Amino acid sequence: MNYDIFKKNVAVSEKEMFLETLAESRESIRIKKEKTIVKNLQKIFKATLKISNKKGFKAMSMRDLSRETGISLGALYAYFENKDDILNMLQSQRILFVTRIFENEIARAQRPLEKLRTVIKTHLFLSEFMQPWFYFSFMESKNLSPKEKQRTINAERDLDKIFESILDDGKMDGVFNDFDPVLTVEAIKALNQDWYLKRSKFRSQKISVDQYADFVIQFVESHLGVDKGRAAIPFGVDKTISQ
Amino acid sequence: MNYDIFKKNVAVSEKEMFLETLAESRESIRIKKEKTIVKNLQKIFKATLKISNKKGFKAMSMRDLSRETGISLGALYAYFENKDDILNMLQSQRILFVTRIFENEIARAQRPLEKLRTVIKTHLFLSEFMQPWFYFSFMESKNLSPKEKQRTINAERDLDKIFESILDDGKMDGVFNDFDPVLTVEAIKALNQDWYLKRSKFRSQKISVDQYADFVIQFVESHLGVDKGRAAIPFGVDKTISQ
DNA sequence: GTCTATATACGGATAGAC
DNA sequence: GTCTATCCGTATATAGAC
Repeated sequence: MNYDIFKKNVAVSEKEMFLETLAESRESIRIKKEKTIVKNLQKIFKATLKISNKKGFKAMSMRDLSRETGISLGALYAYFENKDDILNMLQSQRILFVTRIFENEIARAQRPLEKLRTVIKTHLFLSEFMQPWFYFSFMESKNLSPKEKQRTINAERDLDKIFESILDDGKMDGVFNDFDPVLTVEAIKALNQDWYLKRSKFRSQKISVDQYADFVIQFVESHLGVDKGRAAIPFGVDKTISQ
Repeated sequence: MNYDIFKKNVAVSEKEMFLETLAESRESIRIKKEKTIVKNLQKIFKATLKISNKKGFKAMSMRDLSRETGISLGALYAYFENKDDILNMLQSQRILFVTRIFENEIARAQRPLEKLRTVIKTHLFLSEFMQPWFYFSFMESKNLSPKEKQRTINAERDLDKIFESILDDGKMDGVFNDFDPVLTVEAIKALNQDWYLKRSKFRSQKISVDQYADFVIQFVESHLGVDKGRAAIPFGVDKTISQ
C-alpha cells in the first residue's frame, strides 16, 4: 500500500462517513435540510482549522470565522450552540473517522511484521489525509469537553493496544527481538506524530509521506531486530515496502 | 552522565544565568531594584507556565495571573509592557538558557558515538529540567513576536547542525551505517520532544528520564547500526528503504 | 513599588426583521 | 435560513492614591 492507493480508498467513503458521524451533533443544529448542513458545516470546519492552526482556537473570533466562511455571525449560530461546540464536533468527527478507517484497513488477519507495517502506514496516511485535523486536535486538546476528552483518551488507548498486541505476537513468533513494549509503542507514535506536527518542514525538504513511512518502518524494525535478509524474501511479505 | 549529575551542574549557574539573560528585557521593566525584579519575575514566570500549560496562554487572564502570583493587576504591569511580553520573555530566557548549557556540555572534543550520546542526553535532560518551559514553548510558538520566532528558528537550525555534524563524522569514521541525515536527525528530535510533550504519561508509567535516555540512544544506535548486540545490517539492503 | 478603581475595547451570543 | 444590530460580560491596560 502507498498513499495514493490509501487516499483513493478513503475518498470514496468520505462523504457518507461525514453524514453518519453527523448524527451525534444533529440535535444542536437548528437547520432542517441535511444538504445545507453538510455544505456549511464543512465550510465552518475548514475555516476553523485554517484560522485556528494559524493563531489558535481561542484567538479565533466568531467574526474571523464569519469572514472566512462568508456566513454571518447570526447564521453561524444555527450550526452549533456555542464556540466550543465547534471544537468538540471537530474532535468527535476526527475520532469516528479514524476509528472507522482503522477498522477497515487492519481487519484482515496477517502476520505480525506485515501487520506492523500496515498499522504504521495506516496511522501515518490518516494523519496525512487529515493533517489539519490532527494538528488541531493535538494543539487544542486542552479545551475539549470532558466527554470528548475521555473519548480521545480511549481512542489513544485503543491504538496503544493495537500496537502492543502486534509487537507481542511478533515477540512470541520470534520475529521481533526483545524490547520494552511501552517505550517502543510510544516511540512509533512519536515518530508518526512528528509527521503531522512538523508537516511544513517535511514538505519544504521534499520528503513524501511514502518516504517517511518507509523510514519509520525501517527505523522501528532495526530496533526490533527484524532480520531484513530473511523477512524480505519468503512469502512476498515485503510487498508493501518494495513498491 | 545521568540526570542527577546534570541537574547539579546546571543548578549552580542557574541564578546567575537568569540575571544575565535579564539584560534584554530590562528596558521594559519599570522596577529599579534587581532583587525585586528577580523575585517577582520568577513568580510571574512560574505562574504563567502553570496556568498556561493547563488552559493555554490566551485563555490565561491577567486576573488569573494576579491571583496566582499574589501581585495586583496594576503592579504586574511594572514588570512588562503587555501580556505578550511575558510570552516573549519566557521564550527568550529559555533559548538563552538552553544555548548556554549546550555550549558548556558539548564543548569538549569527543568521538562521534560518545558525542551523539552526550548531545541526546543533554537535550533530554534540559527538557526535563525545564519541562514546563519546553512544553509552553512548543504549544505557544504561534504567538511569538517576529523577533523571538526568528530566534527560535535559528536555535532549532543550530541544533540540527550539531546533530548532523556528529552523524556525518560518524559516517566518515565508519562508526555509523549509511542513513538519511535529515530524517535521522528529525527522528532523534521527535523522540526527545515526546519526552516533554507527554511527560505525565511517562511519569505515570514510572519511566525515569535516565531510562528514557538509554532507550532513545539504543533506538537510534540500532538504526545507525552501531549496536553490537544485534546482527549487522548487510550492505545495500536498506538502501531501497531509506531513500 | 504596590494597590484599587476604572477607562475602553472586544468577544460571544441573541433578537428580530426579512 | 440568513442577515444586521445590539446586548452584555470580560479582558487588557492605565490612572492615580498611598
